[in-house]
Amino acid sequence: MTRILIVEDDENIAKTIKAAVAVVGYEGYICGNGLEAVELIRREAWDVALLDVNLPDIDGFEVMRRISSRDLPVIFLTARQNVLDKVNGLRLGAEDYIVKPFEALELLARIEVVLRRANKLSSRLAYGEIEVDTASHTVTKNGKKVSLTPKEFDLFVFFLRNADVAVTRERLLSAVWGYEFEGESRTVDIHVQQVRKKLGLYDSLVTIPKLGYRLEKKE
Amino acid sequence: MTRILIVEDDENIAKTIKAAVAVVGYEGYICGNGLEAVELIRREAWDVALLDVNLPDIDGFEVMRRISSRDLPVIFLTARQNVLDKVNGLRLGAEDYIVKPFEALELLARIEVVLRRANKLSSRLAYGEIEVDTASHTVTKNGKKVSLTPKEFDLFVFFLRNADVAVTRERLLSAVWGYEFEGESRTVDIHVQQVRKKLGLYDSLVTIPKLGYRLEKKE
DNA sequence: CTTATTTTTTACAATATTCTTACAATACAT
DNA sequence: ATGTATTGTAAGAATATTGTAAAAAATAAG
Repeated sequence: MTRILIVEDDENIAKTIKAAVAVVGYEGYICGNGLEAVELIRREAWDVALLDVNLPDIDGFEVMRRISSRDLPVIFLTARQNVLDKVNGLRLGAEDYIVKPFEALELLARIEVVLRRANKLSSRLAYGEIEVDTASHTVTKNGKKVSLTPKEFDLFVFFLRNADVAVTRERLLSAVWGYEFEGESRTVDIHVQQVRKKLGLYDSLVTIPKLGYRLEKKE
Repeated sequence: MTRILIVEDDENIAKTIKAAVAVVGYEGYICGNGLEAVELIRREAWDVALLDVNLPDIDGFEVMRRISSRDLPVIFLTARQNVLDKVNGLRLGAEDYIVKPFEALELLARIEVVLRRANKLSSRLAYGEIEVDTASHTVTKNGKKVSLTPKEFDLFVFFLRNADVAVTRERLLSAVWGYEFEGESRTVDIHVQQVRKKLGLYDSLVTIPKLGYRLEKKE
C-alpha cells in the first residue's frame, strides 16, 4: 500500500487531498503541523510527503531540512505565487512544487511521477487468478502468496509482458538473464518448469517444440 | 514508412543499427544525446525508439521519464549486465531490453515484435478458414486450434507465402529444411501429406507430378 | 566463516518429432 | 492394357528435444 503523508494545516484542503489520493488507491494520513510531521517521518515509512510551506509552527522548508537525511520524495504545496519559494524548495531537494489552488488530477499526476521516479509505484499485472506486483516483487494466486525466486519472477513477468507470443530460449536468455546465448544450456528450461510448477501453469505456459515457450493469453 | 529513432552516442554502433534496419526497409534516424532525443520525440512521429542507457548528457532512463506521456514503444540498449538496469527499464514501461553487443538479426526481431504489438505490423496469414499467426506460432481452422509440428508449421507457412506457385521438393528442402538435396528422400512428401491431413487440404495442396507441389490460391 | 538460498549443471526418463521403410494407390508412357 | 515410375499412407525406428529430480556451484545472508 502506498502511504502518503499530507502535511497541511487547512483541514478542508487536507481532507480534499486525502479523498483525491484515496481514489487511486493511496493511503493518505493528515498531519497539521511541522514538528509532528518531522516525528512521523522519522518513525514511520512513507512513500511521498506533500508538504505545505505555511504551517503553524515550523515551515515546510524547515521540515524538509530536518528530514533531509531521509530518502523521502517531497512535493511542496503552497498558496504563494512566489518564485523565490519555488527556487528555495527545489534547492532543498524537493521533488516537485505545486501551487494552490490546484486540480486534484494535477496533484495525482505529480505524485505518480514522483513515485515512479522513486520506483515505488506498484505496477500490477494480472493473469487470471494470479497477480503480480512488480514493485514489491510479490506474486499471489487466489490471494495466496506464491514465493518465486528473482529469476523465476523476472521470467514470469517477461512472459506476462509477452503473452501469446512464441519466445525462443535465446530471447529469454538475453531478455531475462541479460547475456547472449553461449553454447547449449538447460537453464531456461529448468526455470520454466519451476514457474510452471509453482504457479500451476501446466496448460497455459506451453512448450513449442524446437522453438521455445509461450504463455497463452487469458481469455 | 516505419521510422525508427536511434539514440546512441557511439557513432559506429548507431550506423550499424541504421544499416541493419535499412535492410528490412525501416528508416533510421540517429541522435547522439538524450536532450535532443526528447525534443525529437516531442516534435516528430516515431514508430519505435532504440534508447541507449549510457548517453553523454541525461541517461536513457531519464529520456524515458521525460517522454513517458508519449505512447512510443521503447527498446533499451545497454552494455551493462546489470539486472537493476533491466528492472528499472521495464518498470519505466520499456517494451524491451537488449544487451550489447547484440546481433543485428536479434535486434530486428525485437523491433518486429514491438511493432507488431503496437499493431503496426501483421503477423497473421489467412487461407480460407485457416489462420496462421507467426508471432504466437499458432494455427487455427474455423477457430479451432490445430497442432502442427515445427517442420509442418514452417512448411505450411512457406506454401502460404508462395501460394499458387509450383515448388519443387528441392526448393522445399532448401527453404524449409535449410540444406541442399542429397540423394532422394521421401521426407518432403511425408510432411506434405501430414499438413494435408491435419488441415484438410486434400483439394488445395495439390501434387504436380514429377515436379512438386502447389498450394492453390484461395478465391 | 558458516549457513541458507538461489542458480546452474548433470544425468536420466519421458515425449515428441523426424525420417525410414514397406507397400498400396495412382499416373504416365508405350 | 501393361509395366514403370511416381506419389500416398501407415507404422515404427531413429533421433532429438524436453521434463524432472537431485547434486554441485555460486551467491547472498547472518
